Amino acid sequence: MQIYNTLTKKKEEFVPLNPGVVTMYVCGPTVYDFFHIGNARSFVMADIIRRYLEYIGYNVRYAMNLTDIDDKIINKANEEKIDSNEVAKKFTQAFYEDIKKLGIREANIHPKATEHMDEIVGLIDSLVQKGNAYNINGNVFYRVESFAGYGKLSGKKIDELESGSRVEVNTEKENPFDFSLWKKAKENEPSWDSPWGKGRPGWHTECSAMSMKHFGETIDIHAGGNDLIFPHHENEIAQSEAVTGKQFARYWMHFGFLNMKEEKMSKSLGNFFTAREILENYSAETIRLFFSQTHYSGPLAFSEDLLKTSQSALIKVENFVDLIKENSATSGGDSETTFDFESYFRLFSDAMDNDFNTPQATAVIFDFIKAANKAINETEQVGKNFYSKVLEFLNKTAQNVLGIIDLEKVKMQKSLENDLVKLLLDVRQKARAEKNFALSDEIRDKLTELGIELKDSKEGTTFKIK
RNA sequence: GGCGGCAUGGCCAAGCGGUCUAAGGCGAAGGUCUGCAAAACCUUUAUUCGUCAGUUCGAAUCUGACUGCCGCCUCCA
Repeated sequence: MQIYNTLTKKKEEFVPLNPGVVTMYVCGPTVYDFFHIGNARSFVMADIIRRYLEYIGYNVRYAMNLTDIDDKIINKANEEKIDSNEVAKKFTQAFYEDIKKLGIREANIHPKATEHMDEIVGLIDSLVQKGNAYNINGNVFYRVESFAGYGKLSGKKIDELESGSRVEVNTEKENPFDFSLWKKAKENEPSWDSPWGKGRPGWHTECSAMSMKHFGETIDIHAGGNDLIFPHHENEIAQSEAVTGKQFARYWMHFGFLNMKEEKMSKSLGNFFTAREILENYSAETIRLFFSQTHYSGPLAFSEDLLKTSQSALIKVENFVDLIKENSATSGGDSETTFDFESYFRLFSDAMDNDFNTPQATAVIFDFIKAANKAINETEQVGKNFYSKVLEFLNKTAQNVLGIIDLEKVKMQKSLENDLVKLLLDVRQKARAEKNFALSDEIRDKLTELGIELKDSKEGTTFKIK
């Protein structure tokens, strides 16, 4: 299993610190708004990575943090004239709802900054003790120069940063790139006690503190969006490793952006759709297939047309599942079908083992469907065992790892509707027998208008409610 | 200015030195089925991989230059 590691800029063989167990920490959202479909991409891809690691037998300990105290939350609270707590609570709730709708599996833990103040303060205190941080009037800054490895993740050098910097120079700091660990409370701001007075944690501290608290000083995988490489993840490394002297995370993974017309989708640019909005019109499976068809590390252009493309592709998979389920219900016995299921499992693993190559993996699913269709068409007697193996393959790969299909959900229809449609089909069949095509077509057209699609075949007419 | 990424068919997108006259999806065209349809299924759809050099027996894949995009350096998945 190979993973591209941002730290070494290479694909590396993945070997967890402790055999059989993988600790994985993913940077989650700041809960000041609904998350957008670009955020959703990271969350979904992280979910697929987690699921695949479980698929190959690892016990994955998975955390995604929620930043629930931050400038943005405070600003939002001021705008809406409510308590910042309320803001965080509301969007935390929304976050849980949305990731559930996206089919994202529950994390083992969603650590929150406000629930880890002791650890955060403790971490900052250690940094101050060790000389990696300094307190100026209740603001504590990290002394960037004190950490030799600063820049090792992002490839940036402190002296080179200066040239293009547009950071407002804070004269209090020793170095303009020193970053805030603890922010002194302003009036009417939520605050916590600390050795430096009332305040709240700065941007990056929570992730270090929480990751170490829950998973120990060194974790296996730390992941997040591309834009977190610098400064967020760089700073996490500086904070954590300065304190522990140990490697903070062994594999750093970063997700490419979702772009709107060549431009990064982001809240600050205002060019975004919330995941919620998209979920109103598209299923989680469609969205997940859409994401899976591009490698997680590259950019992905978002448009509704592209999403529709994935929707069409998914219909193909669902039709196939329909067919398999129908056939499976009516067939019996074993068949002699020679079909190499193992090779498809292997191809799927090969793809995923190569730095989670989901586009390749989805291609394997489509190849599998084509080959299985062919086998069915070319075989006289297809037995039940074949169909159940097909379903097993899809269950293990497309459903459990990629989450692009829900085998249970396909073909769930209400019985009353079914009975009524069947009644109409009987009438139509009589009309057809009498060659009264005007009437039979009228029935068909009206049903089509209602979203009920008819399919005539030798065995009779079947239908599908769209 | 510094650092990083990308450029493959009408569109999206794999590919990591030979099996590439390049996977898969969408779209399109033809076929099977049908009273006609629709749906489904089957088949076809890049001798070519931004441009120009180079390395190599061999390059979409490595190197260099060039062109064009994008991101980070500032809160951001």
